[in-house]
Amino acid sequence: MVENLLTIGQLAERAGCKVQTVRYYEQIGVMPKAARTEGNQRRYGPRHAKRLAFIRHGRELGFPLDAIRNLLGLADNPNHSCAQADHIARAQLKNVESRIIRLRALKAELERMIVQCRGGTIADCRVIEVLADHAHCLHPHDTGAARQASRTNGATNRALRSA
Amino acid sequence: MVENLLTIGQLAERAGCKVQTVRYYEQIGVMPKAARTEGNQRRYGPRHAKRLAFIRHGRELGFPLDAIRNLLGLADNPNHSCAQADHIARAQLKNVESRIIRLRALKAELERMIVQCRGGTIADCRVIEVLADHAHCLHPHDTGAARQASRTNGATNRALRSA
DNA sequence: CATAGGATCTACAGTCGCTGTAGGTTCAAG
DNA sequence: CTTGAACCTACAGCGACTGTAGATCCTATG
Repeated sequence: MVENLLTIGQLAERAGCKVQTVRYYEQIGVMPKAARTEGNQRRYGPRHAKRLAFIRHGRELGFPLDAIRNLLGLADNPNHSCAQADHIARAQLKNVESRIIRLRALKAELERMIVQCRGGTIADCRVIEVLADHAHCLHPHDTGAARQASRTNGATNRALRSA
Repeated sequence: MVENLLTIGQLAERAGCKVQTVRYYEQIGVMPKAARTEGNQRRYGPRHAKRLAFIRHGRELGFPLDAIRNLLGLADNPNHSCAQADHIARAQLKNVESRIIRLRALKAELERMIVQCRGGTIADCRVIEVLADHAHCLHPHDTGAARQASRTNGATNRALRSA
């Protein structure tokens, strides 16, 4: 190895991502074009490594690449106010909070499903039942019409081409 | 409207998803082919509505469509033991729990970032800094080599075709 | 110095779960 | 009868990668 430069494989390993991911980042422009050896292979210095760490860390925090692109843009001219960075982070925080709330509800429901599924047959398995049941639905949609329809269950398929 | 059958738009609205999503589900086979009117429009009965509710509810619980397909398969022959359904639900519970743990860590970090970003300039903005800093990284990757490389910052680009 | 095999290269297709678009047809109300 | 919303098919696009094929490069060993 020459001059302490990293190959793409070494860079990727350090950042905890795949080689293809690094190439992808270069392709979409969040990573700059790498320098090349005479044999056309990419070589990376510490600045690349830092930038990639920044990107990966942002991704791990759930920021979309677009937001990361913005943050990188902000970081590139450091005399700027950080109001925008703050704004991006706050938006992300809201996002994360709502995901947590939803996931907690999901967790409770899954636990209920599992507790109630005690090795019987599917016919009385709560896992299936809970999933099928509107009453447990997080989405506040209509229930009345579906039940109404299910009362008129017998005569449906007239005026139909095929069933 | 004839015979209490639902149009695709009505069905989608009831399930809280888009019309295209319903067509997509039909296409990939998690929803059965719908009956058609003479004018070739889809019509749905209560069984379809229930199945779609099942699917959407599963998706909201974070199940991938593949797992839902399995659950539907199980639900379709109810004499089966529910061990498999239980297994799927347990796997999903683990998944959800680990997502919650991760998200809580992210939330804490984002809050820290925001608190410390008090309208200064980017240069001392924690949002940027935290993202750039290896020490806050969730991924347990190497830090030594990158720092080592950054010490030899000056002489890098010999043996390179271009910078 | 030759060679083997691992790492890299480009280019492109595939993943998941939708979402959007274009260009046409059907349906129900006025 | 006309209008316009809702429907139809077919396909492209999204985000963020991941995988593949087939060629080339790099380096360690014989």
